Amino acid sequence: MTADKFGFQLLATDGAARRGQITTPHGAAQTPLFMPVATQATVKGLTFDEVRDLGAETVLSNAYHLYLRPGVDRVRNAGGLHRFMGWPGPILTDSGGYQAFSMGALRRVDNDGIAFQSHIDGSRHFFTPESAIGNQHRIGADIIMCFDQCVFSAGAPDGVRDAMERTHRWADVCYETHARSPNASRQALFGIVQGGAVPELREESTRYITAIPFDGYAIGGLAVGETKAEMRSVTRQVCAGLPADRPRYLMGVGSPEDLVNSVALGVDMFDCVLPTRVARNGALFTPAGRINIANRRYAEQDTPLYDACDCYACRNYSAAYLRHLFKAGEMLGPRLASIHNLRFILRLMADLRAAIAEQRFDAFRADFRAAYRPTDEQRRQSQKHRWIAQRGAEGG
RNA sequence: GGAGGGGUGGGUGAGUGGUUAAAACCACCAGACUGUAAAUCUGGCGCUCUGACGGGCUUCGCAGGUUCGAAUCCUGCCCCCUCCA
Repeated sequence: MTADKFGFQLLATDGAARRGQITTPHGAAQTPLFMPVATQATVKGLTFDEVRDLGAETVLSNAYHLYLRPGVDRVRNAGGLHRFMGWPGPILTDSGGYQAFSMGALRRVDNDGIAFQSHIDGSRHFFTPESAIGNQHRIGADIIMCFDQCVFSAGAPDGVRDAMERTHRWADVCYETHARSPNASRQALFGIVQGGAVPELREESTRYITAIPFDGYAIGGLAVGETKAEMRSVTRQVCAGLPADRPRYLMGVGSPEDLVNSVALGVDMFDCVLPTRVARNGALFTPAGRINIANRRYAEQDTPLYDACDCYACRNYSAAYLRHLFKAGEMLGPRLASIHNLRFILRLMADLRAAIAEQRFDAFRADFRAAYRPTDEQRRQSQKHRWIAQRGAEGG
């Protein structure tokens, strides 16, 4: 199902959770959806045939990284990003705004834009809202993002406000630049709400950004330093202020528990490096929580990591074999782990969609939360908090 | 038989009188990773007590010795390697 132009249809709701679909010139995708991340025009270690077979309908790439290498005109001359990397479905590109956060000392922000120093060859580059949109026009994704400034969400409120106000001014410029371009008929443009973990700023940002008629609205600046509780309360707050007839995209979020909790708040789209990055380092998702496959306890498990998993790795290999691949430093290990984790996430999204469509989302979420334990570290933290709370309650 | 070199914690291998429970790397054990500067990073890794800070004990082939103090110096023994016969 393709369309000349971007569109979003809301098909069903269950509480705040939404079941819908986006349509683009390169096909449709069912929401809530998860986009595997192909920063450098590749989901690390996988072919796009594999990515599609895992159940992905849309992928994300990054205009900043493609700008540095191979260059946006190289991509355009190759026939656009879809042809260049061999993914015929919908693509979303991030503008490079996140690199304002992630590139540390290699970047400097001012009111006109962001000065980057290439991590590849040290060369200097200046991104403005206009140039970021222009780059994304030439790359040719179906959905492009406003150039924003992402900051450490738990940082000083003044800095968070500055970044938010800059993001607002840039959003105006991005919208105007895009609206004037012939690309506006083929590419959708999403605005991004910022404001850190400060409710007043999120309120202000939601109002400002939704006043501009973007094709969709993103929540940026989360999962970058704030607590889980703050992340959820900001997501709830912003979702409440977003128009119901446009897709809502929570940028950079993708742990299983965050996906389930955010869908519950009304988010439609996600992307995240977590499933693939963590996979390359030997962490795998299971219905009971995240585990480290290199742990000694898997050395003699001659059965799949868990029996119910339908992924290629679990259907063909034992946990002991996966562990062996990681211990031996074999590249098949990260590959199979990436397949496993992406399949886990994409199946989870399909399950969430079905649960919403069948009006049993709350039950699904309750079951998930009862079984899934995020990480050892988080478990330890919550145990510690419980311990402290208990001691306090006993009047210590 | 002669000449020379060497034996250090699971491995490779620094260290030649105190600041050394002993560098570094590997292996091993565990943790982290959320719009990817990441197949990366962090912690642990003799035994033992402690929640932790910290403490106790035993370590550098073996046995003795010198010294306030030894992996480091001396003596004897055992073992390994290279070259020559």
